Amino acid sequence: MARQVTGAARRVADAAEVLRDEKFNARRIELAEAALETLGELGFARTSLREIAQNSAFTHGVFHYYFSDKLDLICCCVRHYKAKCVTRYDDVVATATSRDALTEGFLAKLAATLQSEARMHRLWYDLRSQAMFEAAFRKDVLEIDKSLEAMIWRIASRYAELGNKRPASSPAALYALFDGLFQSALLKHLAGDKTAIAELLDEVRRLLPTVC
Amino acid sequence: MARQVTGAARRVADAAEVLRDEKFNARRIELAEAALETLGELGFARTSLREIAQNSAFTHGVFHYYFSDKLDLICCCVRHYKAKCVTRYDDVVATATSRDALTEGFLAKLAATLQSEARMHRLWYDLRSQAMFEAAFRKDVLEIDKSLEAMIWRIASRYAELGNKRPASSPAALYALFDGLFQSALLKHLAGDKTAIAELLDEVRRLLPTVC
DNA sequence: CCAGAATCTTGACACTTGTCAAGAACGAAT
DNA sequence: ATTCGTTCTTGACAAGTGTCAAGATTCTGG
Repeated sequence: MARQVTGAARRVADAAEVLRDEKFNARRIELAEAALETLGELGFARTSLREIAQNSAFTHGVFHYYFSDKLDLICCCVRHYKAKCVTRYDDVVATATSRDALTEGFLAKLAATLQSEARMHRLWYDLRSQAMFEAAFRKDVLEIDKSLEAMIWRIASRYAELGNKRPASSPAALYALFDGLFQSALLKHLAGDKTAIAELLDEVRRLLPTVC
Repeated sequence: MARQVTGAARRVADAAEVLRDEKFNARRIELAEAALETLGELGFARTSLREIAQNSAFTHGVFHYYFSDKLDLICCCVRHYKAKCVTRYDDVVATATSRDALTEGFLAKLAATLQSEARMHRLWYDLRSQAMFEAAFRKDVLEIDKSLEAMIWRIASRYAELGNKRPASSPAALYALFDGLFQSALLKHLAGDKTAIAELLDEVRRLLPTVC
């Protein structure tokens, strides 16, 4: 009987701990999301914990309660960012039933994300560059890069499939191409070039049929 | 006669000023070169003027004598970097007399630069990302990007010419492709991936005949 | 050789940074 | 209602930041 009681108590305690953990983790993500705001605004180099705290509903001490240090926080930000952006084009891929539909859906999303989420995207490029200096970022960054490559590959494969073809190049080359174009367009867009987005769309529209 | 004397004096004074200016500028470049060492090692975010000074033969005060502020220094670094890297493949393009020779020359230089100048390249990607946040960098960065695009285009054009063809895509797309591949390979290389360089070479070797 | 300008060194300044610890506020179980 | 563990606030700390100015040093023209 003693055993059963301890067993039951154990189970209750475990459940409580799981609950606490979930709450803890939810808070971490809340904080990471707040941090992403400021990071997207100022970039990695100019963002301090106090600045993050001031642009949020939290005080700077909380961040040290939930994260072991600044790198820990930013790693969490990066991981959280990943979940959001990797599925961006999945709808389009799933619903498009013709090459043209896929093209237009893809381009529309591309333009929209470049327009409205420029800050998050520049942060991604910033952090990817940081990973070249800071080893702590590398694992997560490389993983996200792989996911993005896969995302592009899904689009290209579907596009090829709709034309009864096969992609003409490797996943790595395709991702490099689109990522490079996007990065360049983003910089121009942020520099005030009003034609940057349109030029990106033109380029991609021209390119798609030649690579898939 | 008074006029002639003043005229002569003027000329001498002017010459002296030009000389001083040249000396001044030479020193600026020396300082920028020293700064590039530390920037390449630590990245933009973690590099301070004192750190730069400590890793060089200068004291931190000198930097403020030659540069109005930190951004001014780094802009000078960026501009100086440009001059060095834009001509990297010109020899190969000028001397190659067959597609194979151009391919092998290009790949060899590509591998060598990725291997031995990884720090400078990661700094370039870092600063290009910074330009997305810091307007002061944009003009120079966009200019360098254009130069690099032109550099790639010279290689591709020559490669196509040697096969009596014409490049199959736009300068922007070609640059995006190679830059994206290089950036990815650099990150993997810095992360300790021993196969990164070889994979880049394979990819480029496969790609060249299909795009030009 | 010497005066004045150019160059450089040094030390200080005001401020920001990440980190931490002491304790206040809060919530839940007894 | 009290107690205890969790969560959060506040203020402090040492270290590091860019900037500047006063003075030492070096260079240069007369």
